Amino acid sequence: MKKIKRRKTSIYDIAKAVGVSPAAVSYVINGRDKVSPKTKAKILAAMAEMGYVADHAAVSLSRGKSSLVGICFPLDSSALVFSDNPFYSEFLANFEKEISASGYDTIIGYLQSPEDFERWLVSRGLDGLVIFGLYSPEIFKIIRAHKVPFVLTDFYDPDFEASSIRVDDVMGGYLAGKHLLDLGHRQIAYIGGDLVSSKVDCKRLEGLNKALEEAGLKCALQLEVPTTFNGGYEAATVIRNHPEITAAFCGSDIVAIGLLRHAQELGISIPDDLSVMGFDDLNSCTYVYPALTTIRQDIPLKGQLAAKILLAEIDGEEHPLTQTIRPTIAIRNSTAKPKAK
Amino acid sequence: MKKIKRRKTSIYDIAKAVGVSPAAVSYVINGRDKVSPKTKAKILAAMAEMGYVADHAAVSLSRGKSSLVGICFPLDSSALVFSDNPFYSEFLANFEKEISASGYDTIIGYLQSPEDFERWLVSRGLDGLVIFGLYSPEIFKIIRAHKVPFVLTDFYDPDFEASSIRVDDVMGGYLAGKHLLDLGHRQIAYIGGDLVSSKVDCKRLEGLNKALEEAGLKCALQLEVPTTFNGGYEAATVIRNHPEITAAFCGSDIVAIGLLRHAQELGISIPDDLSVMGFDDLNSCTYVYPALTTIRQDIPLKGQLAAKILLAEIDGEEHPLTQTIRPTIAIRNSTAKPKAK
DNA sequence: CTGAAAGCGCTAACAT
DNA sequence: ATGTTAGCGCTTTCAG
Repeated sequence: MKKIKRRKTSIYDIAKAVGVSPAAVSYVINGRDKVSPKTKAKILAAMAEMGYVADHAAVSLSRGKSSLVGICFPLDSSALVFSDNPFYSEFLANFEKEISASGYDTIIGYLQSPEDFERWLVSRGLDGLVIFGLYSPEIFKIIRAHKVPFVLTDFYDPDFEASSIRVDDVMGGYLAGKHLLDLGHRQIAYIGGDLVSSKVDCKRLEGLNKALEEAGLKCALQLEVPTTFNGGYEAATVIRNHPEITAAFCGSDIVAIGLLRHAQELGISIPDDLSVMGFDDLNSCTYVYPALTTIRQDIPLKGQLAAKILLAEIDGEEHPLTQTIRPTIAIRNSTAKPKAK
Repeated sequence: MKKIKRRKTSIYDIAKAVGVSPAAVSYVINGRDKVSPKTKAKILAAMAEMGYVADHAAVSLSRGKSSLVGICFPLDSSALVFSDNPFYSEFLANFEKEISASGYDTIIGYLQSPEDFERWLVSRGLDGLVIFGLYSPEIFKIIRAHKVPFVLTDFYDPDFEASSIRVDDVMGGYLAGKHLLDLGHRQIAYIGGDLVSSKVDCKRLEGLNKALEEAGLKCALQLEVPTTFNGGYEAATVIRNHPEITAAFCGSDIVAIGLLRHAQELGISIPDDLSVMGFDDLNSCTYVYPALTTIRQDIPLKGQLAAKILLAEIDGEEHPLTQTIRPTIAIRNSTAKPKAK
């Protein structure tokens, strides 16, 4: 109760209180074993008593460690993909939960101009990065130039070494195809994202095709739409013109949900007239009616693993680390045997 | 290309390049008009050329401004409310978009123990806070003690002065009641969050009751459930035992969606057997079938206004600032006239 | 109008 | 084993 103008209790304060040097305090905080057990105990006691809290800014300045990581979402037009597709928020919630347990906070970025990105990256002194979406070379040049550890999601470029987290998309597509085939479908459509920019969608389609080929069939229709509710919604109008199609496998749940919705409005009964499958297993899959049969990529696990991989990268562990999650099928009510003709 | 060990270009570098003092550079960065137009131009040019980027940590340390704000979500049991109820992610996306335009980044916190909260708050030197959920006095003691500007969402305590953003919940409830009444419903249930802890739900119910009273009626059933999909899902089983009830107004969309879903599974047809209304107007309202009639609280606007209010608070504008959003009704397909008996 | 210098809180050589 | 000290990058009196 003496000083009036002090900002908050610093290591100097506690050093003075204990009668040691600030460095000693720093040592015990950072676990350097350069201090005797006795003084260490005294220091710890003083820290607790005086309510010492480390200042991230000071640490960041002095040690170059901000304890801040960034997560960059794709910038689909001007849409907030993060609120439009629950996939991102479900991922973020779980990623953040895991990484905050290690003392990191997460800030959100959007992949806009490389200049803005770089400014953001260096001004915050980010310790790590998780990147969604398109992999622009300029962005990576920047990340590499600043030597910031990063992890990619759903990454497939074999010519680029990087840590990443993904689901086995081919297997997922295959599982979907198998399910539909087993049900007796023969005319199966694929509805998903732009195949040239989205490797993920390619792989999912590849898996579907594999299953179809094994049955001596091929994809009845291949539709590329934006990965949004509206993308799926629009797709329904073209599906309507293909009465021979009895099942659709969508590259993402959000697209499947849009399709489901509009198909019903158009008088197409699900699953009687059309079986619909998605991919992701969003919480929303059980919100819709009929509940969506989908390929589950354990999103909470994905978020968690992304955090673990990033942490490992930050700790300088062997590079690159890549994990592939095994998808499973979640059979609900949007798929059934095709109606007898 | 001389120095090999430099971290990044600082104001010293550009000062040297231009031949002025570091202070001069700082002045132009901060818009102090203490520097002649000529040198200012030269400094600006050098900054652009050398790719100067300010270091937030240094600014934070020196000026006590982190350009970081925190957003605290309620901690409902161990659930990640943020991924379970899309309301939060839709809010966050819009809040973040708005506040990042002013150079702030947002970090997510969870209202756990006061100690953890305080540590988080001060170690990051947060410039501002937006708080959801319960308003524990200890938390506010801490916030006030550190003089951190903050804005509350959906706040109703008249004894506590604070900036806040909310929707006119009473009016929303009234609108809902009116709609249902106009349709011809007489036995209307309320299904929402715990009335003792959630002022918001109280207000929404209050609005409903007002409409009912005007019609000489009272609420047929009042059900308190967790504000989750499952909360609504469970509610359906009790609704089933009340065949006299022809309409339900839910305190949140997520609850309404759960109710919708389970009611259908139980063979209750929506809207024929039961009209269902929600509150919020989540994106998910159009995902479900039938599309949910709801009271719209413009969530993007809410996020934006929260950011603006917080910014104003940070700028030390007059205190407290409170904005109330006017709800509107979004009539879709989950409500209809009651079936003729 | 401009510069010198003292911090902000912490870390990491380097001494002792 | 512990203390001294020089930064990290920026802001801000206080002099010139």
